[in-house]
Amino acid sequence: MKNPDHLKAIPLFNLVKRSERQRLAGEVTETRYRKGQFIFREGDPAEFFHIVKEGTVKCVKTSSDGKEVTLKVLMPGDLFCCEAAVFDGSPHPGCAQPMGEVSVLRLRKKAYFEMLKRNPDAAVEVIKYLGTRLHEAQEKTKVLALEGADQRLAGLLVSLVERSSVRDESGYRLTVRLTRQDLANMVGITTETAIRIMGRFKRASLVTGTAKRLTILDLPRLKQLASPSVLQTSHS
Amino acid sequence: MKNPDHLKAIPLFNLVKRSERQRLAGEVTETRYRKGQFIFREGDPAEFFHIVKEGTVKCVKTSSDGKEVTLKVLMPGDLFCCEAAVFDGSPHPGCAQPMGEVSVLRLRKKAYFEMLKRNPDAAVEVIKYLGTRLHEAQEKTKVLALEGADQRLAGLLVSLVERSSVRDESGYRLTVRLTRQDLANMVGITTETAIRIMGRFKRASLVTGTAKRLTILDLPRLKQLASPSVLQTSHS
DNA sequence: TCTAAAACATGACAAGCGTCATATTTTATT
DNA sequence: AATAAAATATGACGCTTGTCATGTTTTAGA
Repeated sequence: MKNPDHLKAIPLFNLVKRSERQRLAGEVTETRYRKGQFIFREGDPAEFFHIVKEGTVKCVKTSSDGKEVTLKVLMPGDLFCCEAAVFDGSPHPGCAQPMGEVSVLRLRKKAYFEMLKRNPDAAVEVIKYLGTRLHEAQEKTKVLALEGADQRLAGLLVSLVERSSVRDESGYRLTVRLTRQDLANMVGITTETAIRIMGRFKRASLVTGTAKRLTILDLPRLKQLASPSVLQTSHS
Repeated sequence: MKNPDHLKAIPLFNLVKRSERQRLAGEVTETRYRKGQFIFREGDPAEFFHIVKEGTVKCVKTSSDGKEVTLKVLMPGDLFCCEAAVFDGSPHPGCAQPMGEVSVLRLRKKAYFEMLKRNPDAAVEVIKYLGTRLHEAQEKTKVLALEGADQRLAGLLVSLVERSSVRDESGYRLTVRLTRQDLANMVGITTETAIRIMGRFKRASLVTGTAKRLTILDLPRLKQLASPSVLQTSHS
């Protein structure tokens, strides 16, 4: 963590002057986590601001009876806990877990806000980032409030292709390992329902494989399922 | 709009210097709306940044088949369309409607971001505001994904008491006019379901009245319904 | 390679909530 | 005060999804 240019890898820090990065370098700690660990738990004090450096992190909320929702899956460059970081003294409203090997940067809230005050461009960037996140959260609200299970799952698969997949012979292979349970938690359905729907999707040749190697075969058709609104003019 | 101190009424603008408010005063337009009108519609170009000055505004998303979700009810001082304001050229992802008489301030996006770059304190304040909004949106996700209709409605009533009610003889009277349909749209259930549940709540003396004068009689019990998690240690 | 654990799969059944239909009451407007 | 429109109310019915139970397959770790 000596060389401040390490931070350049993180988009946010491209916007601050080199001298500022120098200063921040001393404040930033990097920590590695592996599956099964917690980056922080619900209720922990929210002292730090976090950034994903490598790997994938999920933000999870758990209800009293053990049910879970995954609020968001975060990838390198993503900030997390922005929401908690703003409450003075309040604890984390959810927990953060690595999905595999991850590396996370951590910066004390105070240092973070001070840096932003000295770097208005970075502050505006953070505003835009939060705006995007808020927009995503609102889309999710719409989906949960108005759409059925099939539609939600189809929509999720489409967005996963867009966010983290590679083309291969047959379609788009997801580069994140996601079990049916993971998928279920992301869209507010049960694991059994996710399994059943994925079964149907598989039989309809829309997808193939399981967590280890989940591939989307027919993206257009999934898109159609996700937004049944749009009356496709089929010429047949 | 000549006197820049008009803007002082808006918390955000307290953080900028008087000279800055002077400059902004020229950029800000105030518009009044009444029920039935639209402040903007889904799909309109998002050129402006909005702030509620007086009254109540709701942000709504509509699905292709006419169903609606209310994302958020905004009160004086609240910013809206922060989420849309960040996308260059993209249209509004939802619409904004007045709930009664409202007055709205409007500021061109460019002017807004420039102001923030010159006023880092205001920028940090906006970051905190967005953080809070994001947090709320995530809570909503949790509610929609994990809770049943009764629980959602109870939770909504509790938060409405906290946000906009006055004490009266029997309980907390809401100061916003909300029909059962409004309530339903806020928590992703149908109007009929909302009516039925409100009926039960009324019979159980938890609430009374309708939109015109909706009063919460038994807040503690509603809170309990909203988070059944917490095992109340009842000493009987 | 073996073994335990996790993930995937499928069925039966019930609950919850949406849908549609119809009726009454309240509110707003002339 | 009269009338139309909106809001509240209630019932019958069925679909979607959750729940629970049980079994098979895959994955990970010793």
